[in-house]
Amino acid sequence: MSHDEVKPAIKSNRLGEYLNSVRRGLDLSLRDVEEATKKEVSNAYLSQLENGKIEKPSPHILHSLSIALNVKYEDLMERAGYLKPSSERASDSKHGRAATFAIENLTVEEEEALLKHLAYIRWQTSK
Amino acid sequence: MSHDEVKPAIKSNRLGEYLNSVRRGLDLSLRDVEEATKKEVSNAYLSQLENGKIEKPSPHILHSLSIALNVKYEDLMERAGYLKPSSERASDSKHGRAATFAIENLTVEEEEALLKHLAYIRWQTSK
DNA sequence: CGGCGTTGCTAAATTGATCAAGCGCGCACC
DNA sequence: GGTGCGCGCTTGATCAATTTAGCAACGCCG
Repeated sequence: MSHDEVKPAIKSNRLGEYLNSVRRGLDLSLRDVEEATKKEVSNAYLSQLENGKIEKPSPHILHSLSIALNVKYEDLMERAGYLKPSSERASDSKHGRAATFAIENLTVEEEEALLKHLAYIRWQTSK
Repeated sequence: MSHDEVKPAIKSNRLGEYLNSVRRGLDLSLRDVEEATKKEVSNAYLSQLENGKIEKPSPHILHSLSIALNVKYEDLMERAGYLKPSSERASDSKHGRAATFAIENLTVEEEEALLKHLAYIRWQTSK
């Protein structure tokens, strides 16, 4: 059998529990936090958030909360599933996927050519 | 000098221009990118994104695009205004090539021009 | 007991992201 | 001149995020 985790109807919500525990730790009411975010997050929404009723809260919201609750923004982002636990940016450019390569992925000759062209562009625009 | 910047009605959208220039640089159509994301992002939506019609694209979308276009997820997040540019840029010294530095330090217009030129170079050498 | 403020919650309404479908254009080929 | 095709773009509908309004339970003090 594969690892079909039984997806609970309600989320595996680390985020909600976390928010709730922080808020209680600071001994604030839902409305207190709403105030603390200068109304950027409503108490009603925070309630839903803590109870895992929300799938993808917008980063904007998380940012407000991080300030109001004095926790790290990246921490919330991570718990919301938007960031990997501060992992490395794999220099995966290795596997030479034909279809896609960006400007960071150049052969020596290409790089030389581009640098020349860049010099040309800059010279031209500076005239 | 501390005039408040007049916020243009339309976005200060670096993200859109950036996505557009990268896509063109790779010489892909909107629909090509839609394919590349395995339909996770529609061509219609990508169009709106590039033209700055979207305020808060979901990180999920940005993630798909970052993979399809082979750019860094955090980069897109930052351009979308979700991350502070604070994230230290340290990692990019990976290539250990001096030239890469110069090339990774570009204005949007320069980048676009270079990507075009790169496409041209690659097309030419592949004949 | 009877009001009164507070708290957590939720139903309904609004707003915005996202997509499927389609439009008009330019370009090749007949 | 068609006509077919791929392109970027717009539009209309849909669905989830977020808010507004309100309810029910609690403590508290007269």
